[in-house]
Parts: sequence; C-alpha cells; structure tokens
Amino acid sequence: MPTDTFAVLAEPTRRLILDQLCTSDSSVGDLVDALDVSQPTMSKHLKVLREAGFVSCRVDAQRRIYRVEAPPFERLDEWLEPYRRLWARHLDALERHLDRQDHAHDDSQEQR
Amino acid sequence: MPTDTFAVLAEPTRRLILDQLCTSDSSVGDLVDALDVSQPTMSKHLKVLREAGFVSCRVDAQRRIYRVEAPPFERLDEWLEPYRRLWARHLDALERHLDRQDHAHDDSQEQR
DNA sequence: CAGGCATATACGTGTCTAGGAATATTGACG
DNA sequence: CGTCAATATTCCTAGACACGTATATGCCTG
Repeated sequence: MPTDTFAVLAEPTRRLILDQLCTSDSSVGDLVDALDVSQPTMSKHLKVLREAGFVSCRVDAQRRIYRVEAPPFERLDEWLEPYRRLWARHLDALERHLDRQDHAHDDSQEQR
Repeated sequence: MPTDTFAVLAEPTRRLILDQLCTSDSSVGDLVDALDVSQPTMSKHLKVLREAGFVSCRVDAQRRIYRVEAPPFERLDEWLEPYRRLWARHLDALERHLDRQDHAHDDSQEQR
C-alpha cells in the first residue's frame, strides 16, 4: 500500500470526484459543472488521483475523459482485512449480550 | 462517514499505532517503546484516534490501556461498497481478454 | 495559421498539522 | 502531604497543501 493512499482520500473534494466518476466516466468540464469547483482546482485534484492510480484518463479531442480504477480500492480492501476480526469481536460481544438477556429472561420466566 | 476518517488514517504513525493495537491492547508507554515516537506525540495521536472512534481506553492505575474499536473500520468498509463493482469490471475485462486469447487460439487451430 | 475551447501548470498565499520542548495533571504510595 | 510515574496539554515552529489568479499547452475549425 503506497503510504499516500489515505492522504489522497483525505480530501473531501477528491472523494466527491471519485463518487461522481463511480457513476460515469466524465470529462474535466463535466466534473467542474457537477461539483462546484474551479477548473484549475479540478485539474490538480485529478492529477493527484491519477498519480495515485485512482483514475485514468483517455484523450477525446481536446477533452480528457476520466475514469475510476480498481487497484487502489482493492489495496484499501486488503488493508482493511486484519481489522475485520474486530467485526467478529463485535458480534461476539453482541451475542454474549443477547445471551445474557436471554438468561435474564429465563430467570424471570422459569425456575432453575 | 465523518469527513475526517480518512484524514485520521492519512498519518503513517497513526496507522502503525492501529496496527500495533490490532495485535494487542497497549498502554501509552508500550506504544512509545514499540514504535519509535516521543510520548507527547504518541498522546496526541491517541487523542486524535480516540476522538475519531478508532480506539478507546480504559484506566489501569496511572496507565491508560488503549484498544482498537470496530465502528470506524466498518464505516470504511461500507464506504468501499460502491467501488466494489470495479472489481467485477476488472474481472470481466480479464475474462474478455482470456476469451480473446482463446479465440485467437481457436483461429490458429480450427477453421471457423 | 489564427482564434477559440478544454485542460494543465506556475506562482503566491493562507491554513492546517505534526513534532519538539516544556509544563500540567492524575494516581499511587510512602 | 511530598514525590514519583504515567500520561495529557500547551506553545512554538516548519513543512505541506488547497485554492485563486494568471498563464501555458494542445487540439480543433474556419
């Protein structure tokens, strides 16, 4: 995982850009219109996203059509992996909690 | 998803802290020893992580034992969801690529 | 090839933040 | 209550970065 993957995503505008591109490939102008961002700012964000591999672009006459790319997201997914055991812990705790409630319920309804 | 979740993770040291806490709950001093970070810096990072919900701490005499918490990671996992269709696209493209290779192979071996 | 559109880059500026040094807080314990 | 240990907080500074304005590049069309 490149160290700056998260730094790239830390920018709210860049997340909006990715969100938008997730819907459909777009030119720079499209993105400028869709999100309320100046054109130079947009180009700069796109450059950052491009260099981090989040997007690629193809040339269409004077326009550049940007498109979101999978690999950085896959790396993020992998990074998340060791933390998924926390889910399990979470669920275990929930289960134990519900168990306790069940037992309490037993106590109130049945003799032991 | 709080807007600063990614900003919190953008700091390499904080990711190391989470990595360490993923292994075992630790006191501030343990973390200072494990990662090579000054105590004040460690406390500051832990505060950021705490306020973002990534860790919690319990008091043990003069020490605070920190522990990693699931919810922010779960939110991250959910955020990733819309991008998972990119995996599929990826695999589709790979399939088509292999298909083309197969067809090329067919061409060279069979008459159509 | 001139002029215009789409995009990229350069530069200056204000803001945010990580880290170091010093200090404050809190709890344990004689 | 004084002292020590563990942690938190404050203040300061240096670096990074997002944005706006201005300008450059590249490509199309008459």
